[in-house]
Amino acid sequence: MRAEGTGRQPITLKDLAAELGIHPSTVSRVLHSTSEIARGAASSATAERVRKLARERGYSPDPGAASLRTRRTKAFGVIVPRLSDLVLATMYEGVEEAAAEARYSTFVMNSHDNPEEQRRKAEIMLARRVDGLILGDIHAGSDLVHELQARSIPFVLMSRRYPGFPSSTCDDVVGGELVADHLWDTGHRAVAVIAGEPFASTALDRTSGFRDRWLDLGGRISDADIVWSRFDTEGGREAAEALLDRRGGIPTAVFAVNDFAAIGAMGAIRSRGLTVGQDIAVVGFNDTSLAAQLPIPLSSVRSPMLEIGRRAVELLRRVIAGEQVESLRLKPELFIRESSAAVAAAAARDALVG
Amino acid sequence: MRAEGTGRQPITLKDLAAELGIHPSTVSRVLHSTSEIARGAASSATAERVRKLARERGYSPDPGAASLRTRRTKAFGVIVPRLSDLVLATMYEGVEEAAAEARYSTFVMNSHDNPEEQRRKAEIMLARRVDGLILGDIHAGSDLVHELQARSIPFVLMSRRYPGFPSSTCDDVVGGELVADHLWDTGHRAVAVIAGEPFASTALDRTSGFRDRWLDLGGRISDADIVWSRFDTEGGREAAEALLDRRGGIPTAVFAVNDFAAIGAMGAIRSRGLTVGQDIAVVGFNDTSLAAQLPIPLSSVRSPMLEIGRRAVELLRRVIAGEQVESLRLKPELFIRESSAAVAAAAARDALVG
DNA sequence: CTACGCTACCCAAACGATTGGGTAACTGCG
DNA sequence: CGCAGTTACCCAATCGTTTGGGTAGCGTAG
Repeated sequence: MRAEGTGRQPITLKDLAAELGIHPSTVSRVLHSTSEIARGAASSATAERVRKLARERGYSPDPGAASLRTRRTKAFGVIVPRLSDLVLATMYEGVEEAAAEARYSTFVMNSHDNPEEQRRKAEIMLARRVDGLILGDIHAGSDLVHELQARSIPFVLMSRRYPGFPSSTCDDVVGGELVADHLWDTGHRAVAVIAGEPFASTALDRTSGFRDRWLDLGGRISDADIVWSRFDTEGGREAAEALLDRRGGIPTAVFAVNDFAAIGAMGAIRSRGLTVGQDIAVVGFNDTSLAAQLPIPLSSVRSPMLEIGRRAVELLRRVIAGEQVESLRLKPELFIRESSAAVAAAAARDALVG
Repeated sequence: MRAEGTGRQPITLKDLAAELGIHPSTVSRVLHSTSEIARGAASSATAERVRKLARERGYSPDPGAASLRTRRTKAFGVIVPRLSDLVLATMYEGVEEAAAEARYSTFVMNSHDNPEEQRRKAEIMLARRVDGLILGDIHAGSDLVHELQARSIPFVLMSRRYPGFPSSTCDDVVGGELVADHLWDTGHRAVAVIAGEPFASTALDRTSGFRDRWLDLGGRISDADIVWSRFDTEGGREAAEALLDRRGGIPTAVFAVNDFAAIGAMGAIRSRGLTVGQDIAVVGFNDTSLAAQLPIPLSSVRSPMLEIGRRAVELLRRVIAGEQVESLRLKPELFIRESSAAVAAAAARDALVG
């Protein structure tokens, strides 16, 4: 007589079958049927007995065994630059929710926006035999997407887009346009952009959306008014310092393509003895929960981060199902707050426009 | 003749064995041996041939098949309140790094600090047959830990501790003490604490560390000076408003047990027309990357978040190996910045101490 | 009465890796 | 030369599920 031991191993199909005096295959059919496969697999009386016992014993199928047979793991791999970036973390929450609803699990890894690490992490995911990948860190011009396509690995992009591949993103061009309209309407004529990383479509689209609309409105903006930077607070601070130090006059408004960069910029502005919202307007992007709560509330373009994550899962599921899918660009919305609510100071406007 | 198709399936052990004209078991032994098991399994010439071919063909073992046999998945489950909390996201980065180094994968899920969801997510992880759990969201008095223990499931706690169970945390009591010493030394006598959620050991320990040290120093602090709140910016704002609205004088210094709550508090203070660092000192906790970059740089206690995550993995690995492990409490460090650098205004001090 | 079609099952072969237990062939020693 | 020991393998069972292919028993239409 073997001791039961403390480390009880999980119930198997065979255990259930033995206890019910029927064959494991019957149990299997009953259990995963959506009542279409079950029809014909067992009498409804048997089916009920099976389901009852499974519930009682807390049966849950071994995913390893199942995927060995079915060649599907019911798992996705998600790669993001870093989860400590609130934006990606929030998108991942959407991914997790939607994946769980569809009974998928997710592995997440950070690539730190490093192409080599991206590739390495993707390989780890594939070695885990994930059914598909969600890439939240794709770089403009990266060849990873082509490689994955060549290996016919199902994947979708999230947050950043790449022409020709399915993605779930914010309509960043529109986001940039919203900011241009707002700053123009409040009387600013000398503006600058803290543009983010030039390898990210988010940064590129927000910047070009802003720039193109600004020119359409009749504004002037030169290359020197656009400063590329990291997406974090420190990157924003450095970029703002560069803008404030330059010869030829400082801008009356700054559009930072990311809230954290905007916060860094606000710090730099204050260090110069200037007041955000009075002397210089600042607008951010993503409308993270922080923006509205800052000492000087930050105007920001709200992107539907959670929804972007959820949609990425939906897209990926359709790609896996073999469908041809279209990329999504979800509409952003501008929230105007104290950091940019005031009409541009006349003095600054006159000095810089004339 | 069957078309090869585009969706090539992965190479198996059997493929390699067939190509080399040897038995799959030999290939297996060669491949995972740490050269101790390999010794006796194959001649070094054969071993070399095997390794070479495996490399060429890009062989990677099917984890499902392996875990079916070995009863180990080489995967951990990680549960956090929310990854959009920078603190937990950073700890998770540490977890991911350390897990990857040990060839483990990780599933992460958000529990939103909801006990029911906690349990549900844990069950999902266990249904995935993870080798162990890292819980970053445990509540004081939760019975989940006891249940898991009763089911002899390997797990460790992270970020928050629970007496009697292994955990990897910051020494939050010491963190609170550091802040008490600092505020006392800078002349503050009327202080308040934005204490966070009362179910989190982090909040409890930081608060009691502060409070006890404050009393030891000869200070006075009553229950009304301690306001429980959510950990986010909005929670901090609300708590600060409550403190500023109360009758009987406002504090000259506020300790928020979390940087985000501190930022919210800074907002509330500014809304009242007061200046952080001049009229009221504010100190946060965790020293997130934001703190130093804020318009008014925030004093904060730095907790080694990445290291806490890494150590959690180490602990869990040892628990899985059957070792008896001790909880870790990593030392925090206080960084003093503009938000609390000034000596308390004499007027405020005199008015409130007398 | 026979053939056919259901119903409600059972059977067994996978899936890919691991591992305890062989066993031929060779070496070395007395 | 006989025997033990070693080397370098092979064999086969096993993990838990899934799934294509039976089949016994029964009802019923022709």
